Amino acid sequence: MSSSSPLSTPPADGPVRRTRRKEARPGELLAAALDLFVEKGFAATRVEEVAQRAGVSKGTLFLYFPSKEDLFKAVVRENISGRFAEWNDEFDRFEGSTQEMLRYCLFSWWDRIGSTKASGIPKLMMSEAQNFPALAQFYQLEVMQPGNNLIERILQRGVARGEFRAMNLKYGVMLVLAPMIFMVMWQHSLGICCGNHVQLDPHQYLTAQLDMLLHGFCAAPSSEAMEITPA
Amino acid sequence: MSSSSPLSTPPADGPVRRTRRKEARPGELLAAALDLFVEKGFAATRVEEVAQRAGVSKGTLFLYFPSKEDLFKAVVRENISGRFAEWNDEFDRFEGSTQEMLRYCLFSWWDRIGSTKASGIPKLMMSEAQNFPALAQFYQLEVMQPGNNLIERILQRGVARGEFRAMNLKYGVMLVLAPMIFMVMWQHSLGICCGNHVQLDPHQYLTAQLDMLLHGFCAAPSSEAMEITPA
Amino acid sequence: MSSSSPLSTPPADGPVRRTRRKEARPGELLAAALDLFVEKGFAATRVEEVAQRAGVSKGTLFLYFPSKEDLFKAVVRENISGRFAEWNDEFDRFEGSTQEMLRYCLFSWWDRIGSTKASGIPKLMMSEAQNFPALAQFYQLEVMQPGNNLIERILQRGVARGEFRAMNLKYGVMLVLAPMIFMVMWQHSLGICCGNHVQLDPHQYLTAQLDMLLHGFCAAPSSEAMEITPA
Amino acid sequence: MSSSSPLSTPPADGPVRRTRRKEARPGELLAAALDLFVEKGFAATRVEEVAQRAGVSKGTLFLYFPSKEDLFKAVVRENISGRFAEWNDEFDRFEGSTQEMLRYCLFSWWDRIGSTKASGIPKLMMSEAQNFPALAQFYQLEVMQPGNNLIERILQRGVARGEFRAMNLKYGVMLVLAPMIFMVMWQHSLGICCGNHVQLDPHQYLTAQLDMLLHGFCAAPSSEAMEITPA
DNA sequence: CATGAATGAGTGTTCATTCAT
DNA sequence: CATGAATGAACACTCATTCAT
Repeated sequence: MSSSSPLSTPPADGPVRRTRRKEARPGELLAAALDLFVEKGFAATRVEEVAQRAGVSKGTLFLYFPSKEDLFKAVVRENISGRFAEWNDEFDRFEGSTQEMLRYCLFSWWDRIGSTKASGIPKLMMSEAQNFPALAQFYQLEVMQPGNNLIERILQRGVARGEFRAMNLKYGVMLVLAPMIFMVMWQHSLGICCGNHVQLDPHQYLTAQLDMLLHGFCAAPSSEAMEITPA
Repeated sequence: MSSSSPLSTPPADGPVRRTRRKEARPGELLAAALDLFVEKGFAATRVEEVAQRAGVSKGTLFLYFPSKEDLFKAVVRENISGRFAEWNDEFDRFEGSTQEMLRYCLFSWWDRIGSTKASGIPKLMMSEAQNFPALAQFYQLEVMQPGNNLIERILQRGVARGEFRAMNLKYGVMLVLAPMIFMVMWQHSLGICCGNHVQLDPHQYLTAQLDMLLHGFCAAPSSEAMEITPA
Repeated sequence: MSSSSPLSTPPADGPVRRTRRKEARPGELLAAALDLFVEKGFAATRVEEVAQRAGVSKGTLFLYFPSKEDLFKAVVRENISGRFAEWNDEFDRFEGSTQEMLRYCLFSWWDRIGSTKASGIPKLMMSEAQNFPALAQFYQLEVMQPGNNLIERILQRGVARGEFRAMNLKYGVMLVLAPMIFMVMWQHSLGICCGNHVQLDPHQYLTAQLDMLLHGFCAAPSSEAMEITPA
Repeated sequence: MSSSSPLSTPPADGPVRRTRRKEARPGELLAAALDLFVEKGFAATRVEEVAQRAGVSKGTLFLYFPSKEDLFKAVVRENISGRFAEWNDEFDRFEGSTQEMLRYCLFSWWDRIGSTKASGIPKLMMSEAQNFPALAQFYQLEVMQPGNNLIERILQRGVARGEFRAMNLKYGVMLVLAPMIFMVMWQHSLGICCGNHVQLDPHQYLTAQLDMLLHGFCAAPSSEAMEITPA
């Protein structure tokens, strides 16, 4: 629906910045905020700490972001929701099979989000949504919905072209999403506390997911996925 | 459900010296704490509220648990009972096809965990693992490990009997687990904050997951799953 | 209208105080708060300072009063609005002429409010009403309205008994009130900064006001009021 | 009204060195500050807002006024012009009865002060006198004193001509002044926060005051004042 | 054993003031 | 002269923890 994201407008421009060094301060603050939010959670992160890490004073932070919640929103926009426009474009122009499209979706998500610090954001949101309903609503609107739309369009395309069987798209989308979200949640929570017997190799994991999404456990194995080599 | 605690202790004891029922007060406190931690998260739960709900004073709580963190640890430990022995037995004796076994696994998990208050524990653990690494390790050992083993045995059985194709079991297990965990986390976080356009019906969701686990998107649709009627 | 004030309920009872020493802490806090509010205004008074002067910690203050505004309301109730019930009773039982009644009104107001620290409250309210609309509304409801009603009833009685001529009661009330309020405002603002050539003697001032209220400048002088002796 | 400042300075000056019009910028700032101080009070007025309204930057404001307090002092001093000379002349030449003179005094005060922005100055002074004792003294000397003298002369004239009875002039003056000051304070504070059941019509109010000043409550009603029709 | 009154460190946000440009 | 980015002290309110009774 609202896939045409208006993200060309810089989210936090602060003190009218006439020329030189645009985005310098906000950029440092956003980076520091991402680090700390991911590391400690939204509530447990003190704005003063964010400012310190960015090398400015607390007052300066509020010069650029009117509140802690706005800072968080800016972090999300900078790292996630600001990229849907570009992403949607990519998929509009995609020409391969829908299986390839789905593979591309998973792996480019991994490269741009899953493998970066931004992967802490979904974890953070699920952890703190209860206590910050405004943020939850924001996230739902600016991240979940565009993300779901994007996946839904892929599935629709697959069904329309006869590559996928008919399905209830709502649950189909969640089944694609769930393992991805689960992985980053895992890596940001229980995964970091335990021995490496629970470490997972992202590429193998995504490959396995993709294979199962397409063919399920009962099908004959695909060429490269689900190879039997134990981790 | 089973929270009808036997705390209607005979009030005509007088000041019982060194009474032996040392779990009476702590029991009520743990139950109250579980409720509140699940409902509001660790940080947002005030110890006073826990004490109130348990019918004791704040001071009494600190008599039994030296700190809020200790209370949290006790709550998690208390609620990870060894249900796995019983569960393993069930699956040892299971005689149907492995597809049916997987279906039974998902739905009995839903009935016994997913749909109950206990579903808050995984949510809690993933949210707070960073702050309680020792607990996370404990949880990994006592809950995740046995759970994974259980699922792994099912998949192994399927492969051994030729019902499933060969697969890397480690990732296979996670692919089974991920949507289940994702669902309870969703229902305890973003799912309750946003409009009902993001509500999901657990049975439909599990059915869809099962169908996809078995047959993937590319297979012909099974009889009952993934029906196209939108929720 | 609502002259029957329900002020028999203690306004701030704090931590349930079962027996002994009731109102001890709140009482000290209310006294300290009155002092500081009158001395420095509502906004400029820091709650920590109030607590310190009462000999308790900041936390203790919030144990008894949920917010700074509630503290202020309690101060007003303790010192002003809580007395209207008693005051109304007095006037219900008053048997002299209405002139005597008005005199009694003015002088008992002086004894109980005007000459005490509570006289700073009207000054404070007029100074800060703009910035604290909630307090202004509260004051209007709990102080201005009962006070106006009380004066209005006196004037009505005078008119009904033929002692006063007919008048627009609304403005009559304000004309009685204005010089009283003006005096305390004066004494709490410009009056304290300037030489004693602007000091006024309250009893002479009230006597003069009363005489003028009753007879105006044009009448023949009454016996005791408006005597020509310069201050 | 008279704030059309001559700041449309010829822009073709180039960087005028040591220009003599040292009141240009300050003038706009003082006007903006007066507006805001009157509207919101001293504490609630932010210097940035003053600067904005004056069309300059915050830094510029501090170029002219070393602190917010100094700005306030300058505002008060600036707006206490010597209108009293002109006013005294008027009353010297007044030929009617002293009753008419008093009426003229009240209503011309209303037209020139009470109904204009200038009415905010007395409100401001009474509210902030505690924090600005020097200013209060200044105000007392430059405003209150001349004003009192003016009223005193009217009363003296009335007494001398046998129109008024003998009185203690000091208190007589205050009784004339009090309701006027009270009205502007009311309209700048509680009067604007509460329902319109406390709104007062200035002309009716002044008429009622005048009537009472002259004849008191006990006299027979005058022709036009104190009419019983409620506002 | 149990209480609950008392504590005080901690946090997001505002705003007068400074100063490099 | 003028700017506006940067500062940091200040403040109401919370809540885990203590301890005298």
